[in-house]
Amino acid sequence: MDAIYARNEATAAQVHAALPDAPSYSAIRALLRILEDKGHLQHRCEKGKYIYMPRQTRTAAGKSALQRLVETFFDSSAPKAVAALLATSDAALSDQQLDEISAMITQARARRKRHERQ
Amino acid sequence: MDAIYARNEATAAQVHAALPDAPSYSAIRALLRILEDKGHLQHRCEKGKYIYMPRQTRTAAGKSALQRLVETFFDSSAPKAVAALLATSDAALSDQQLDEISAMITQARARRKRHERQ
DNA sequence: TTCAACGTGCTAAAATTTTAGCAGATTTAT
DNA sequence: ATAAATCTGCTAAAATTTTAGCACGTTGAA
Repeated sequence: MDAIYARNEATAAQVHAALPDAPSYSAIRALLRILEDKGHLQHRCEKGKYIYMPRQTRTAAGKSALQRLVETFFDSSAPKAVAALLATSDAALSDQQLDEISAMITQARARRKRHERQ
Repeated sequence: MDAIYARNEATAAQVHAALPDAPSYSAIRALLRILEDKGHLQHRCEKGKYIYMPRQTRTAAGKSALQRLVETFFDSSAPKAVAALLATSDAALSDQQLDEISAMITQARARRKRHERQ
C-alpha cells in the first residue's frame, strides 16, 4: 500500500521493485488482487497493463495514518511528534520550511482565538 | 506491533483486546511468537504470564515510522506533515501546545544558524 | 489445602498466502 | 507483418498463518 501511496499509482512490477525485501513477483500480483478484493485498491487498464491506485485519497490516508502514528508513538501529543520531526529532518529543514511551519502555527492560533471567542 | 508500542509492553490477551478487527486469541499468541522469532519482540515471564515488549525502543521506532510516513504521504516534506497535523488535531491543540511547537521552531532556527555560520 | 481460573506448550487441521510456470493477448520495435 | 518482450489469467503445489482444543503448571481465593 505504502509503495502505491508514495507513487499515487503503480503496476505490480513497480511495487515489486519498490519493496526492498519483497517476496516474488507472483506474490505481489496475488497480493494486489487481494487488496483489490478487500476494497483497498482499484485498477484501470492502460496499454494492456494494470495500474493500481488506492481507493482512499492519499490525503485522507495520510491524515489517518498520521493520527494513528501520533497515538501509537507520541502519546497522542502533536508537539511530541513535531519535536521528533524537527529532530530527524533537522539538517534538511530550510529556513523557508521553518517559516512555513511558523506561519501555520500563527494561523492555528488565530483560528483558535476565533473559536474560543464564541 | 502498534498495540505493543502504544503500551510499551503487553500480554497476548491485551494485544488481542486492543485490536478491533483481531483474529483469534490463538492467532495472536502464534503471531507474537513469530514476531519474537523474527527479532521484533522479546518477552519476559512475570507471574507465569508472558509479557512482550519491542526490541527497538519506542523512540527509535517512532522516529523511523514518522520518517517513512512523511516520505510516503507528504513527499518527504516536514511542513506538509505539520500542516496535516495541525489540521487534524486543530481543536485539540491548546495554546500551550502551539507555544511548545513555536519554541521548537525557534530552537531549530537557531541551531541552523549556528551550523551555517561554520 | 483445595479448587477454579487462567496462561502456556503443543498438536493437527483449516485457511490463506506465496510460489512457479504456462497459454494467450497486447504492445513495441524491426 | 513479424518477432520479441511483457503482462494477464489461470492453475496447482508449497509454505505460512490461523484456528481450535487439550494437558499441564501457576496463581489467587476460599
